[in-house]
Amino acid sequence: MNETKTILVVDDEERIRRLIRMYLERDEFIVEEAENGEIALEMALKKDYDVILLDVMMPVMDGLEMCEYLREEKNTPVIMLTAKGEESNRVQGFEVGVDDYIVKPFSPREVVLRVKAVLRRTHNLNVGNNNQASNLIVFPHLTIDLDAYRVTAKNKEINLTPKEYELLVFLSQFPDKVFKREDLLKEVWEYEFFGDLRTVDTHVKRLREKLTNVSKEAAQMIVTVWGVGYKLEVDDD
Amino acid sequence: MNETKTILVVDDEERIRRLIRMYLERDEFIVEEAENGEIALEMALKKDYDVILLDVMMPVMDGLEMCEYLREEKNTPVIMLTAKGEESNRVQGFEVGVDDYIVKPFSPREVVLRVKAVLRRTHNLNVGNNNQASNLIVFPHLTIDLDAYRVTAKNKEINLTPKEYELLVFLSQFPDKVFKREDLLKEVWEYEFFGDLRTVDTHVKRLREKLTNVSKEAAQMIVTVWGVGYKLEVDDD
DNA sequence: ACATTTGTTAACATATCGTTTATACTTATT
DNA sequence: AATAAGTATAAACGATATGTTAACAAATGT
Repeated sequence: MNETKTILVVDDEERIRRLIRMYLERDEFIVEEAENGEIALEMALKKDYDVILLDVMMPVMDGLEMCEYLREEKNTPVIMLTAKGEESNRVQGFEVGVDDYIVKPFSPREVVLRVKAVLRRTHNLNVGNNNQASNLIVFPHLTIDLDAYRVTAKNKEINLTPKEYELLVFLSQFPDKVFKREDLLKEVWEYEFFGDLRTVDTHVKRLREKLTNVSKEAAQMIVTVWGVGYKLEVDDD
Repeated sequence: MNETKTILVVDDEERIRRLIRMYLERDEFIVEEAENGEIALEMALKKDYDVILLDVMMPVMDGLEMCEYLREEKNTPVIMLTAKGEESNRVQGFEVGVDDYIVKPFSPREVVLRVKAVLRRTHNLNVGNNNQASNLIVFPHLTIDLDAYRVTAKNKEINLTPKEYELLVFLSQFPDKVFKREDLLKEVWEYEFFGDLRTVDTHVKRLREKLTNVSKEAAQMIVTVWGVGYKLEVDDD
């Protein structure tokens, strides 16, 4: 049921490839790399990847071109990495058969989520039945619907801002694990962002506030570990 | 499987280099030293180190500059040593391709942990999935969950302060080994700290107290070795 | 132009830390 | 058995470190 998926990451910057690989592998994806479209195309034709993460801007063969060639042979899902301001590529991208977009600089978490989302979509299609593999994270006092971007407690919806939501989802993915503020900034925020550590506090505070309004129990899941950071704790009562 | 790794330590202060070397060598790393960026660059181009520990502030060629030159040729992982308040360097550091940061004054333990973390990310990645070996230290009467920063005895959680926790974890990593108070101050506290030896006693006392409240057996693991120091003893009953 | 979200900052509250004090206990030595 | 040195416990203290909160400024999206 839970096979490991193989992702091909194509970007000319090795730093970016390593960054993406790091986060994908933590979620037990197998990652292969290519540094330009030409090499990537060769690899993608030889082997069936589950998803291809593809930078638009590359020296030898850019993402659009590569995707175009690829589509002549295969329907491997493609997620395009594009920099801000390159929005124009979006239109061309969809014409060429791109499945989703991620805008640089992205947050590492976002990549993983998008990859999973694309996998869900494609897999579900192939299987044919709309068996709605439930993309829910369910805790005793809190439910997160990843598809609907909806957080509920006591059957009431909790309106969170994007950052609040991402922070909560991230913590939820690793229950009980404590994250230092630095780590949270690295994971949830964009990879170029080096902001004040207190920023995390503020978002935690706002998140707790909104949760408290609906369910104190839910809010109490977010625990401060003094001198270290925060974690999402699941009660076993 | 467990090849020895070679680390290059670059800092203009010999004291710091020696300190870091000492702790790395205890974990069976091979350590080489350089006292400025120029020399380090030469060495790093000639030989493939597994990790480079690099001070930002140095006279001849600073860390950022060195890293920039290095990156033109190689992708050796770099951990940057920065003093407090030099946060601005972080941004530049990232652009230059730094893998991680350690803020001075660090505790020796931290350096070793970071080096291992970076090695895991880079080398081990090729091996495939890091199957999240659960980070537990388990003794007959005591369990430490390193991820959750949680200490339990008799299924009850024991709330420790950061120093108490670090002290316990440190002792736990070397069961039955006796540490002098001096050693404990050097290891668990920051390297700049030269405090009263009695401070250790106080922390041991507080730790024992909290452990006793939950489990006398757990508390009895921390044994005083008369005239020497403390150790964590594991019963084989 | 407006409302919302986000990041920073500073004031405030709280927890922890290192030290000191004092007294009682333990161990080693004679 | 007496003594000295090392240790345990407890309490108290100010100094630091850390966390929370609120208010503001900047960025963002509509």
